Amino acid sequence: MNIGEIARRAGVSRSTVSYALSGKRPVAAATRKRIQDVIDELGYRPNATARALKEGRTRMIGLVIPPAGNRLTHMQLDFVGSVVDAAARADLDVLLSPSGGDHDRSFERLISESRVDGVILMEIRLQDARVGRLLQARLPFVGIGHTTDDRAMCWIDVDYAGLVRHTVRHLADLGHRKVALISRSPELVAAGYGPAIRAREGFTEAVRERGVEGVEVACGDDARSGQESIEGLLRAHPDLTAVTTVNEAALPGIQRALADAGLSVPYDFSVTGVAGRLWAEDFRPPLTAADVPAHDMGVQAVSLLIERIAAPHTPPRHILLAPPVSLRSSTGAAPARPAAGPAPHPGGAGAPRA
Amino acid sequence: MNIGEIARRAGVSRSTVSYALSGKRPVAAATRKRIQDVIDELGYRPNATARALKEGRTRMIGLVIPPAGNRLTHMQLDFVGSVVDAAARADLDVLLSPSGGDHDRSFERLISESRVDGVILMEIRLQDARVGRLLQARLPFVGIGHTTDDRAMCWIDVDYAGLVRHTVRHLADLGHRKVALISRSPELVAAGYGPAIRAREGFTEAVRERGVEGVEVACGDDARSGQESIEGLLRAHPDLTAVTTVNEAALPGIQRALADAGLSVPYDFSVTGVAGRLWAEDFRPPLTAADVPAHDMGVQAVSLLIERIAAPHTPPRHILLAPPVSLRSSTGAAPARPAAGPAPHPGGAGAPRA
DNA sequence: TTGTATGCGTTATCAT
DNA sequence: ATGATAACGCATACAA
Repeated sequence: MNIGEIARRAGVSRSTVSYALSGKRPVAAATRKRIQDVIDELGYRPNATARALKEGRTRMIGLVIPPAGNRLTHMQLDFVGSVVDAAARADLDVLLSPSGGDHDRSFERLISESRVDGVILMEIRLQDARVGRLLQARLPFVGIGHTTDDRAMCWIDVDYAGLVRHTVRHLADLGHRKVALISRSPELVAAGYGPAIRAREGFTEAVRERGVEGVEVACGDDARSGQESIEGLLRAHPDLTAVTTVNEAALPGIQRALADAGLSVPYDFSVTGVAGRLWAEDFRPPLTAADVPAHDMGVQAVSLLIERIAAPHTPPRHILLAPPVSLRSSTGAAPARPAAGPAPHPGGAGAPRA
Repeated sequence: MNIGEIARRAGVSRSTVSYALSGKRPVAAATRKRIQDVIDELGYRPNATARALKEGRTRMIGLVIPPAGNRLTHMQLDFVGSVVDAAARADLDVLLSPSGGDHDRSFERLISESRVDGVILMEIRLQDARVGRLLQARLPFVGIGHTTDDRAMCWIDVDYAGLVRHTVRHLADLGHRKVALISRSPELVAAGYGPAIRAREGFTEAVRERGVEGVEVACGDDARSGQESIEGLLRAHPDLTAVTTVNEAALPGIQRALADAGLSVPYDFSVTGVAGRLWAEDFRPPLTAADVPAHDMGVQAVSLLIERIAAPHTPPRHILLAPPVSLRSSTGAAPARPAAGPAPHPGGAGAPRA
């Protein structure tokens, strides 16, 4: 079924059908009705490929996600969902491309075959070859995260350094003298993954600024790794009384390990960090944390990209989001004695909390 | 950059460039090299849109996912990831369409504008209008899940009825006399969502077959709902000693509620069900469960779809997966006395498990 | 108000 | 072994 067939059945020319559909030129009411009737009867919709070829744009955007090997975190998942929804609202379709390494067939297809009008690039590393490729291909794009050399590109990011700094200050103000940062996976840290590196920056700064002792550990994006991180930390640092984390997927493990060690939050031990709101609220007790606005980021990334597609040569815009740290119940005054042997307290460790 | 420009610079005709690229007709070695040099220099790649128009296929498949409002479960996420990976391996791109309702712009665009060569439809309900639309549009598709009237379509599904039946028998064999099914959200159940309905079927059958008492509750796809479900069940049924569930996202809440109630798994209470492997292994103690093979399903769905695109008129194939129930540590003999007041046992409730 | 003709970038048929 | 050309389905400049 194509526009020619509609025209034939309605007894008009193809251009009249086209104009009746687009409204870009007046069509007599009677003619329009005749055309519409045929269209309704046959369920005709213009072929997207032909239209794309003619118009020079596909009405699709590419979303470059980490490959399935590394499973996405909930935050990333929310982000993908909100991008797809925001794009749908703008009548744009989303083409998914799993890409992590630099030599990637799917990524190359995406950007060099004119399949999409623009790209949203997730999981940017501090040095990222894909940014160069995108720039070179002159394809509009928005990065989630920013490279060290970020002037030439549009990006939107969470201010991990600032937020971690904020949480460490909060802990220091509560009297904690030794705090740990539970970061992302060793692989991501080694690869120069922005949030991990910038979290470290903020941590290091705040720790020095407040004169507290700081220790950083890498931690896989799963509960088990979180558990092992805490176990290792407690072994190596019996005087540790607080952690801050940018690894939301580790939170259930962190919780379990603390419970197993007989440490009650926040009486014996404080936990804070940067995480999606649902993770934070799901923590026991609810986590004092900066809530990563994954949904907002998706929506904003799409509108930034649409803007960029419309005006590719305007100077790139950057959005650094610093959501407030929501004070919930997982942080408290440092225990009188360090955590090694928990001090007695109301509703303490071991007793069922029913 | 287009094929004409390459042809001009290489001093040949456009068709020669095309044939040099496709290899569908012999090209003199010297000519081929000349062409290749120009292509390498300019980084030319054929325009996907033009090729799609000419060839009558887009080399894209559509993946219809639930809208972002309902956040995806990990199992669904794994599925999406494996579909994208499997498709990439076959040089297919994946177009995402969030669609739940029946009147859906994105879904209609996908199927009636020839944007994709085929569709994978997630989250099928027992009666699903989208199946009819797809059939009517003569677009090859594979359903994840099957409708009641499933003869006309290709599908792949997990045998929820059989698996739940299996787990209930297992519990009955261990001496449990009253078991509960924790199902999916009330909305999904009401909408006639296949896994929820079929889980009920298997549950009802097995309960009758073994002469045990069965109670079913709907439960949202999140930890909090899981927790509330267990709390409600324990209140209403003090003699309950076991649950089976098809709601993996509820597992952390189930675990927490049982711990809060001072019930130790599997000594006081048994838990089993159908869940992704990671969720099962993350349970404490590891969950005796049928592991949903989300990754396999994605891979198989893609190859089924590719097959169907190649031969649209062969009789539709159906794949019903029944993964084995992995015996881990969350099920045990029914307690001598019902769970109301937990009996003493080794490593029982309340004591830190360090 | 409507029709005719052209071109988007490719692949494939026909001709040489 | 290679070149000229038609066609895929659409949108639009130009003509009437």
